[in-house]
Amino acid sequence: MSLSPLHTRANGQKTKARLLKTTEQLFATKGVAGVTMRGIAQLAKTNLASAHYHFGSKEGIVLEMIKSKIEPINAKRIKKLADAKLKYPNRPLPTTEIFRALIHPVGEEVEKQIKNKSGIIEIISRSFTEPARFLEKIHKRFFGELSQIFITELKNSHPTANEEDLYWNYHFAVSSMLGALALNRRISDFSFGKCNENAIQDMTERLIIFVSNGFEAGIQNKK
Amino acid sequence: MSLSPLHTRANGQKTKARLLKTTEQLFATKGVAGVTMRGIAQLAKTNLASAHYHFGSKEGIVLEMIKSKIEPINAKRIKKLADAKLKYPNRPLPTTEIFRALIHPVGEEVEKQIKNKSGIIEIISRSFTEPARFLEKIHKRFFGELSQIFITELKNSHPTANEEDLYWNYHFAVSSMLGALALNRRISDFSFGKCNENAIQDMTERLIIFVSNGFEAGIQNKK
DNA sequence: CCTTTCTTCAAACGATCGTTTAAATAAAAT
DNA sequence: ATTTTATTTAAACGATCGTTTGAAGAAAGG
Repeated sequence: MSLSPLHTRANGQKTKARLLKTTEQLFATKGVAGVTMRGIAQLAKTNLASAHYHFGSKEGIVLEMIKSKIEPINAKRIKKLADAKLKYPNRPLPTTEIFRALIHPVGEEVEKQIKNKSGIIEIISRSFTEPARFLEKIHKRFFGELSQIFITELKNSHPTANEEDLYWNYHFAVSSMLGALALNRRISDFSFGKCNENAIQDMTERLIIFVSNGFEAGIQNKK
Repeated sequence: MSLSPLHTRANGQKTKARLLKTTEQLFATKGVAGVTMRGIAQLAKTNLASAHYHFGSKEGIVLEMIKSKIEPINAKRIKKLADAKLKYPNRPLPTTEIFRALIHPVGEEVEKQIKNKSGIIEIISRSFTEPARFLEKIHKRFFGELSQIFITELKNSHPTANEEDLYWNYHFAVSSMLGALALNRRISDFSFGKCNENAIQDMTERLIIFVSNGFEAGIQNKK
């Protein structure tokens, strides 16, 4: 009778953490199709049934892994947005500041984990193009509320903007961010090595400029 | 002895076409994981082994399906770029015209097939985030040459531009296009129905503006 | 006509998947 | 020390995958 163990044992939690880590690694390196319960367990040096014991199902372990990666990023985003509002009291935020709050925390996370075989980038972007039902739930659960917060902030900064313009261009901005991160590895292909795919910090700043200007150009025509 | 049958029989070609169509449908509606040889054959009302007979392998049928969808689009892109150059003799092309040539043909294709259960959008975007080896080949094969053509044109239009800026922002532009198309279905989620995901034509024009302005903002600082 | 070639078919092979079972082991509680 | 609970293990189940086989059917050439 242990649906919610009060006194969690040390060993169990350790392998649980190891399983989450290997799930992340497999998801990042092999893609959705490369994530198997056997692969997860083997990489974590534990048994197949042990993975089921801790997470109940494959969907369970993948959901928890994604949650563990996205929630800290979203927290940083909201914090960064609040900090920016302190810097501009009684004034609407510049578009750049809003998108910096949205994009910069992702870039930080990417840079931090680029040496680990992690790959939060691929995780997010893949989850956006994969139509599996449980991954669609992820978007509403983790990005629904966040989107409303940022859209509200964009409305404050562009009070006379046509609402439809605003939604469309927010859509473009988010898509740009995800697409750029997802395709990051490929930039050295067509730039013949002139651009370094590991310069995440540089890319983040460029992306913020790109997105902010694209956004503002799209909502120039107020109603 | 029939590696390349000279006199193709009528029936064989018909089922071959049917198999390509059902492959496309499955890829679009169920995603990469939803494409199975059995599913393809069943939807095409033919036998499982018949699919192998015509295409040799699952990789074979998927590759041929993607090729059949992408090549006509790329042809339209190059044609549209050439047409635009005729309109601006002895002058560099406006950025908007270049990206219109890149984006508009995709929008056309999407609009044409939005009632069919096709979904070239998902096919392209999914193939960009899926790390499977044979899909990576696709990119180099179908987009490598095209990218060089468009980058060259962008260089012509921005002769003093720093080359690194140019590559990065082209990368952003393509990513935006793919991301926006891939996530198209989700815009009605956070716009509360205020934006219609089927208004592809409207979206295409908005996307061209977004991308062109983002691009130009990113290469403002010449060398 | 018969023969040849192209096409479809039912059936099976081997591999791998997520999940479950039941027994063994380790840690905590009493 | 003994019971209880938490964790790990080996083994199997049923389902589905891509691919192959060998024979039957259909269209063309002789």
